[in-house]
Amino acid sequence: MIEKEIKYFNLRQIAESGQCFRMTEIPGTAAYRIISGCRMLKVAQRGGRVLFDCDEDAFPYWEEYFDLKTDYGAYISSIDEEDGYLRAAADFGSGIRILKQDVWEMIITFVISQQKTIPNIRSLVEAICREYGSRIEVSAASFYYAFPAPEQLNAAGLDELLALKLGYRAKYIKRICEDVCSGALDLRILKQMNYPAAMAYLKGFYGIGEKVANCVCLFGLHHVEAFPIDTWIHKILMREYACRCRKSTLERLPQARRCGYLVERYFSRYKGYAGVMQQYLFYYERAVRG
DNA sequence: TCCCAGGATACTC
DNA sequence: GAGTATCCTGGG
Repeated sequence: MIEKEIKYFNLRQIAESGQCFRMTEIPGTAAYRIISGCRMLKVAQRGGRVLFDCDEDAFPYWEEYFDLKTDYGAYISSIDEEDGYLRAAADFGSGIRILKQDVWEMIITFVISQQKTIPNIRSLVEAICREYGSRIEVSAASFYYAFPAPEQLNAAGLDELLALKLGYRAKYIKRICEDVCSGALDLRILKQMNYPAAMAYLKGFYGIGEKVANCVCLFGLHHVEAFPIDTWIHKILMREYACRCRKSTLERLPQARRCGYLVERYFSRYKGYAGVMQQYLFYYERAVRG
């Protein structure tokens, strides 16, 4: 058991921030269970004190995972004084962290996420783990399923993936598994790329578009400058930010370009870490209006 | 029955 | 480059 005093850290907020789908509250306790790749952690929090149920050897992985060496207070205090909305969002979700998750797991998870709600994504990811991941015994009475390695998931036929109710995403997943196993999609090279290179690389594969690539960059590669625009962020930008600039400026742009313009205009000041702000906005919006 | 949910592709022009 | 039909499934 390792105990740490951590500022700007809140397990519940992290669990509900929509970046991880295998972090669940353990019923009847204030603790959470997190499965990342083939690892599992139980973690609890009382105020600023966080208890990690692991030994010294395992801790560095989770310290990385939760990005504990980064000062999120500095991010928050850098917020534009005039941006009251973002400030409120950051105060509300000040315990959020940008997790450093497994890249392969993020690719598959966010391909699955297309046109799906969070509970739906959770159950589909669990189903994939149960069917194709290794069963890991924790004790005589306790076990969990690791996220399947590329070779394990590649063993699934298209028909089997369809049977899991993956719908049109099944063919994307099948192709991506094949590409990773053949080396056409090289995860080691991907991890060494900077943000623009990683985006271009990821988008070259079947089933990965702008949004999914950004999510993989932000939550898997820890390119904190990535700013995924989903329907929630789209709503926020149009409601809270579009009105801050002249109408004619925005209307001059094609529909598909407007969000990008607003992000550039109001978030480029957070150079290199706009994705943190994206998470505050996302969490705030879903908690308040979702 | 219709609509939409944290999108991407394969067309059109 | 910009707009649009289509894709699977589940839930309101």
